[in-house]
Amino acid sequence: MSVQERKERERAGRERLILATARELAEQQGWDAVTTRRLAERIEYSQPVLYSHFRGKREIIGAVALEGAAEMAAALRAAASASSSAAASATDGPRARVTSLARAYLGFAERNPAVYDAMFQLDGGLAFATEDTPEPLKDAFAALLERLGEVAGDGVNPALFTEVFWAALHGLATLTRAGRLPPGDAERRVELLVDRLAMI
Amino acid sequence: MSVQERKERERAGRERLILATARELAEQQGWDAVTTRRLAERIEYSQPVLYSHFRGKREIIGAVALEGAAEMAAALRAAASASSSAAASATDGPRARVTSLARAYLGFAERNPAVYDAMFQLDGGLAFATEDTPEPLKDAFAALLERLGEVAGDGVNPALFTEVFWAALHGLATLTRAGRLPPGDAERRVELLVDRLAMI
DNA sequence: CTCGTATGTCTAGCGGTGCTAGGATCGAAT
DNA sequence: ATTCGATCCTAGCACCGCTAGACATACGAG
Repeated sequence: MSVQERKERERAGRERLILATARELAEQQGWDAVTTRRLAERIEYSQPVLYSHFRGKREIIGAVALEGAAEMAAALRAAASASSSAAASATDGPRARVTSLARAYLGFAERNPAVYDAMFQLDGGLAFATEDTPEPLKDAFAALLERLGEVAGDGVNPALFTEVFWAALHGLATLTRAGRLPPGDAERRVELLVDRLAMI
Repeated sequence: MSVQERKERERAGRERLILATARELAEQQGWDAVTTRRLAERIEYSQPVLYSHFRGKREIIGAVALEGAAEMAAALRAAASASSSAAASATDGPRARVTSLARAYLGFAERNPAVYDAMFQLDGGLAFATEDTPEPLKDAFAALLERLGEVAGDGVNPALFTEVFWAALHGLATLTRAGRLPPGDAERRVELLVDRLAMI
């Protein structure tokens, strides 16, 4: 029995190694550089080993995306609670919480571009907006919804409002990183977005 | 002289054929299906011919993107003027113009997903937000700016406002098409976006 | 302790990709 | 008619994702 357990531990460890290596390589040189050959070489195994853990490259991307979704959800919740636990939480109120939520979202995308790509730009074979959407993805959306629901405004479906707000953040994140928007005015764009969308 | 002119005409015609074929193939089966071999076969030439017109696949994508930018600019201007030339233009005013502008943008993205990808999702080697940005791209942004400037609100830089509005539209377009947003509520999201962002 | 077996890993290779070197061919100009 | 230059194609490079089948290793049974 103990032998089998040890093997399972080793196997799980190797799977974490694969994902961590893929992620690191993607962040360093982009997902195009994450080839099965390079990945195999870095983990010091041959290519077929990858296929005993994942069906293929797409599934590796999907696994990294799920990791990232969990981290993003945590980052969003941390940002929201941090801004409310600070000195004067009652006065700055929901306005400051939404702003720091938006900054946290864009900050995550900026600090983890490859992970963000895995989540939203690449095909990781994940289901979205359906009942069999993986839990971490639903939870990341829920983290947004928790803070944005209170500023949706009267008579506006909180989920619908969150979708629009999220889309705007996603647009800012992707266009900024692709060099489609002048990089200097990022902060002003965030403030404008929050001022207009959020009903304080 | 006439011989040379004929050859140049033939060459220009073949270049249009390449782009039209690439675009058609991309719209039918996605850009992944646009390989140099398939493209060459469809235009009934060998692969190297492609490289006498374009540096590589990236440049073909970029050329399609420029075509698309010109079309999008025209579509946006048409939508804006159509809504104002309709019956009661003075009463519905800028609000209706902005809504139809947004619908036109999202409609273009939905009807020409491959072209939209070439413009904003893929690497076509084009410069953005710099002085040497190709004219069609600047013009498409200008088409947005023309209509959105009047609803930016007091003291808000029209260009900055246009960037934010554009980012929101871009987010809606990409997330919707990737199945990341429930497809049914598209129209309600547009209305919410326009209601909140545009200062009527 | 030895021996089959079963698990795990690797080597080698498939069909595909973007891209290019070098030779053949064809048409224009002399 | 012949040369010469532009034009195009065949063939091939290195790389991609992925897989079949050989091999070795480590296990459990006797």
